[in-house]
Amino acid sequence: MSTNDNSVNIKIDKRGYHHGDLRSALMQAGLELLKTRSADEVSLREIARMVGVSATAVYRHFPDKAALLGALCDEGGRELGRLQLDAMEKSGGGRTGFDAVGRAYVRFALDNPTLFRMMMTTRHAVDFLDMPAGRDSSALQLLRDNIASLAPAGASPEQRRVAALRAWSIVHGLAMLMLDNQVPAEDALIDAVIDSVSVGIAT
Amino acid sequence: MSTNDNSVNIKIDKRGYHHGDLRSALMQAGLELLKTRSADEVSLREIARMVGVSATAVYRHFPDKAALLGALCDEGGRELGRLQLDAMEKSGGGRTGFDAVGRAYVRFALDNPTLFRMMMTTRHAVDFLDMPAGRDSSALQLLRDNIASLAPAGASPEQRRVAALRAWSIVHGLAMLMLDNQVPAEDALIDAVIDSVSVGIAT
DNA sequence: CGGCAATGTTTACATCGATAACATGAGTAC
DNA sequence: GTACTCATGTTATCGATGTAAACATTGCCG
Repeated sequence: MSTNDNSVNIKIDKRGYHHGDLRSALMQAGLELLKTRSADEVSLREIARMVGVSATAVYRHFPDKAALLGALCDEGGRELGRLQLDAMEKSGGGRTGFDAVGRAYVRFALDNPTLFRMMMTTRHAVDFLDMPAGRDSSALQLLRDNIASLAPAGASPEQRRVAALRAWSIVHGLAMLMLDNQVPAEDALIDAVIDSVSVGIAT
Repeated sequence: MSTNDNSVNIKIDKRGYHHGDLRSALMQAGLELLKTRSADEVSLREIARMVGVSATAVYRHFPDKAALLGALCDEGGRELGRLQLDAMEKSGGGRTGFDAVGRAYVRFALDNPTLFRMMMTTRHAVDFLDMPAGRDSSALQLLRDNIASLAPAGASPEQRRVAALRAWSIVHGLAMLMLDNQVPAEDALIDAVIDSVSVGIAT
């Protein structure tokens, strides 16, 4: 925020034809609007208006609207990965850590409803079983690693895979149901459902 | 010009200026288009064009676009309920039946991607725990009944509630992940994850 | 200092959802 | 049968949107 204030001030001072860093300004404005409106209720023109730039200026930095939103998704993905990593480290590893990661997942979804939905809908098809391991999908990576360390010693790779997918399904399904108001978004409910997750895995 | 063509076609169909049953014709066309395109990629005008009627004729039967889509959601909800009931009856009750219901849920989602997404996103907020029991939410009702009959005898209402939500989260999450291409939509995978659901509940 | 490439702007267009005024025709009362 | 009426469909139009094309400005590199 302080950095932005600085940029803005500088821009006001210089007040130029050229915007200091339009690309990130657009992304920030877009992110802001996505907090309220849904993805297609946000227009490029509104984003541009917000930044104080002509509507078509956007096209100097993104080929089209989808590209802008895509960039936001990427950033969201990194943020989610960071939050999950944080959650796990802060709570030690093991089952507790696993639960924390799941909670972070749901929490992120609830805190960024539209962005999360877009991240999931828009994202390139990643084959769940053989993840590139170097991708920005650190969220999934974390999930997998956790499953591996929690599953019983005798579990086959296939069993681990199913357990991981099931765990992911639970947190993802819960997040979606709450996002869509099919279920009240109560913390207690999240905790209760999440707790049962790791129990199920270790079985 | 193309509108004239349409009138001609309609006349051949014995109906003149007035379409026989525009409302259901529109809904059918909409449903058809939703099989391919996503919700906001489908335009009222295209639906109208498909039926061979002017764009604004839609407004004689639906107050706006959302209303048309809402009607489709309602129909989809009834269909899903029917399929689930069918699945359970055909496979006997108990755990097997419960798995069948879950499978039907996921299958429906995969067969009607956009419609399912809309049904979940658009639907009125239903409080999961005290369902009206008479609503068209027979899908949820069925889920609840199954949970009740499968949960161990000593389970508290709260435990049953969590178990139900967890089961719902699993099938819903799995459906969503597959819809969004985050996970391959393979039957074997569905079966594997679903099987583990009832096991988890009965634990 | 001069010019090029990057960055913004203006103009324009097709499409969309929606409203308003008008047209048609099916059913009904006389 | 004639005339009225109202549900249903049409045409005209509006403002908003995503995007392309042509034009303007300016930072930077020789």
